[in-house]
Amino acid sequence: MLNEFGESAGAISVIALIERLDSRFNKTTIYRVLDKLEEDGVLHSFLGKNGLKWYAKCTDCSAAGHQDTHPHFQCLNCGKVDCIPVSVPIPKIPDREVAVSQVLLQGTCENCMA
Amino acid sequence: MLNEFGESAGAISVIALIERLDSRFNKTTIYRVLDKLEEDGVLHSFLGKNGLKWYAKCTDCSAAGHQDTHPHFQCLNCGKVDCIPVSVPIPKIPDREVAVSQVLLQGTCENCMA
DNA sequence: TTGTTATTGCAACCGAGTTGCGCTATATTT
DNA sequence: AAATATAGCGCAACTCGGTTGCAATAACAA
Repeated sequence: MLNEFGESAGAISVIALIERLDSRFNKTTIYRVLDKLEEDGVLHSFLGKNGLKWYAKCTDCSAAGHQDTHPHFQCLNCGKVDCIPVSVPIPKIPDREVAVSQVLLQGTCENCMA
Repeated sequence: MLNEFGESAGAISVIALIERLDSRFNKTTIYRVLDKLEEDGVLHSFLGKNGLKWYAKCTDCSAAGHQDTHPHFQCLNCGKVDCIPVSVPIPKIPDREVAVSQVLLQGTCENCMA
């Protein structure tokens, strides 16, 4: 199943994954394997447009914890989602302790700009 | 319906709104009114934990467009969501044109830290 | 072989959000 | 005032991403 993710920084929505593997694996199995791969620090998940779940490969994570705090970019034209390897500085918020920060950027990707 | 939002920077999930108004309005009506209020620049919407939809009052928006690019903070303990009036600088992303940026912070709120 | 545990598939379910349609108010016309 | 159009609302049924329970099978150990 990991083959499907290739080597790029591209992400795959669970839906696309289910479509692609439907002949080989059951929907339930796919959800369960993805859960486990995330627990083990192999993949990280996040929510894209419309709250749909996406997965992408981790670079420096382990079962001990996830480090992937990079933003994700979703093209509003073609729908593609990529991990963006930059860091977004989150300002200190008074009276609150921030544990997780999710940044979803939406716009036009390279292919769709031409 | 707008009364439910009070004067604070607090947000309300559609679900909570439906529960609260169930005796007075139908679910479908609530979704439709919220849509319209967002179009008119009165409320802005965003996705919280688990991809659920939340609404909060706008401060400087109009039907011409939304300006609310502030982050939203959701407490992982009590579930409360607030608009945070700070600006999160989004770095330029090469080869991509960012139109919308959504920042969701999760952690512990003031009340739940004590 | 037998007993035990982990994977998988299937079907049914859940719940947030949407859609179609009919009813009833509120205008708008004549 | 009566007739017509238009907008708002409720209801029920639906869609669809995701979950759950359980049975069947595969893999493993005694």
